[in-house]
Amino acid sequence: MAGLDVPVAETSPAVSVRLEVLRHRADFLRAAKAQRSGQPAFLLQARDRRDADPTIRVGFTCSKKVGNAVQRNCAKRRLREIARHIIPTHGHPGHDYVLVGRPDATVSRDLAQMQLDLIRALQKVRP
RNA sequence: GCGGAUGGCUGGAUGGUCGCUGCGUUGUGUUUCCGCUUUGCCGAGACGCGACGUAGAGGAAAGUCCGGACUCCAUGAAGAGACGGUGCCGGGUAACGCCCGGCGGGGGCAACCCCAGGGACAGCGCCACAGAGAACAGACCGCCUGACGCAUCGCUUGCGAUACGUCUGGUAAGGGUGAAACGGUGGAGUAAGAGACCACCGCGGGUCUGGCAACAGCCCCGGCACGGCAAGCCCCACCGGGAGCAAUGCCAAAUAGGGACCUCGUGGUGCAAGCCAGGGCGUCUUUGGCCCGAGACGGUCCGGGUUGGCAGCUAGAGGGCCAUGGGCAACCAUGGCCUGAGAUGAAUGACCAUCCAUGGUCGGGGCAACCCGACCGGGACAGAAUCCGGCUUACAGGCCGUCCGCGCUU
RNA sequence: GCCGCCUUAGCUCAGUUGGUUAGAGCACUGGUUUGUGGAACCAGGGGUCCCCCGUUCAAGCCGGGGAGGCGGUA
Repeated sequence: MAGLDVPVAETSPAVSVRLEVLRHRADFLRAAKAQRSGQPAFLLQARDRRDADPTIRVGFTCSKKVGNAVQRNCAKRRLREIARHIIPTHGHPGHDYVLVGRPDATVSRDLAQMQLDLIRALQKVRP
């Protein structure tokens, strides 16, 4: 962890955009129809809302394929953890992002690697 | 020491950095309302953003298999029926299909474990195949008596013995079939045999004794008659209205402003109220009640729309510990102290370090068990969803206690 | 979360009061026919009756527990 240079701490979001959590089913369905980028430990879906609000919204979801309730909860916590560090600095204002968990990998993959994965995924879905 | 039985507890620890949700206090922004010393202040509420404090998953939170609390719907009362469930006896409990104690049966050397364990004389039904015979059964091979025929042998020439065949009768000991064959073993008895008889065991019935009871024991009688299946129908006893917090109530938005039913053919008399008769209110009976012109109102259901928010929502048959008393125990009573998750795409965490338990490799010490050091791996099952009481299922390990058998020592 | 339903051959389904060998169609394999293929005809193989325990002489069927799948519900 110490050797990896993850650009998280130093770029504290001074002009931070606020982060909101997606809570409604319709938002998830809209995001699923937009851009996507698969990564080893998760799948990123991204959608430009095309409204004036610059708020970035993030949702997390895990199907039953991920595992039992403990594994699903754990996967969502890890996805929240990387999103909390990466999305405010690397995300695009006015977008909705959805992170989808994958079986085994979301729980077992190294967290620093997953943060790098997320940065790469965010660059891929850039419009 | 080894092997086993059983009861209970626990379910990694500490620290650091960054975060989540509820509650409390507080700061600040927007907005609404009230008052006015009237255009900005006080107070209250809602929403948003912070600060500080505090709390925050389980023994199974799981499966959803039982029992309740609670909410809504239905319901006049009593009885019967139907349907579903439970099933040795007694106790505990709010209740239970749960728990405790006892009884009976089975397993184990034992500690101990397992059992849906009422009724087969209330009735119906089933018992395949095999076998002679399978449910108040039956006689295949056998065994035995008698008659006749035939063969052989013996001789006292018309009898005896033996073998075979046919017929008549007796028998159920033995063989064989089956899951099961109408008591078992031994004796006595007989032509051969048989509970026909005797002893013991089993079975059935009865008196007495002990026990609240299930049941047990002694004695007497019967003399084998009375097979199994009720987790087949059933009988008996007891219990049970239905649905479930996504219940239910409210607000907002959106869609529709629709359809069906309650309201079905009542009659006589009377101006009417009413009375009489008839019918209806979805199992039946008794008894009571309500309704029976049309429309409206209202109610229920269907169809259509919304998948937002608030309440329900966490203090209750609460839980834990201790003491005293009652009880073999489950548990109960009294007193004291401590404790208290409420999320809703669903919080209670992520990462790192050290320690602890544990596995592997290497090195050193030691006769050995083992000890020390280094490195690597690595944390069981599993996540509250209205709340309790149980049951069942999953589970790395660790700790404490009680008991039994064997071995050793004394 | 709550409430229901289902599990039999590779697939879709039957299976009576528990009874002797668990069947049907499609699919598969081999053969006949044909110049070849299809179709047709003939023959054949293939089953942990989802799993475990129990009741019974005997379980796909009866009882209990578990696993997996499907549906409904604001």
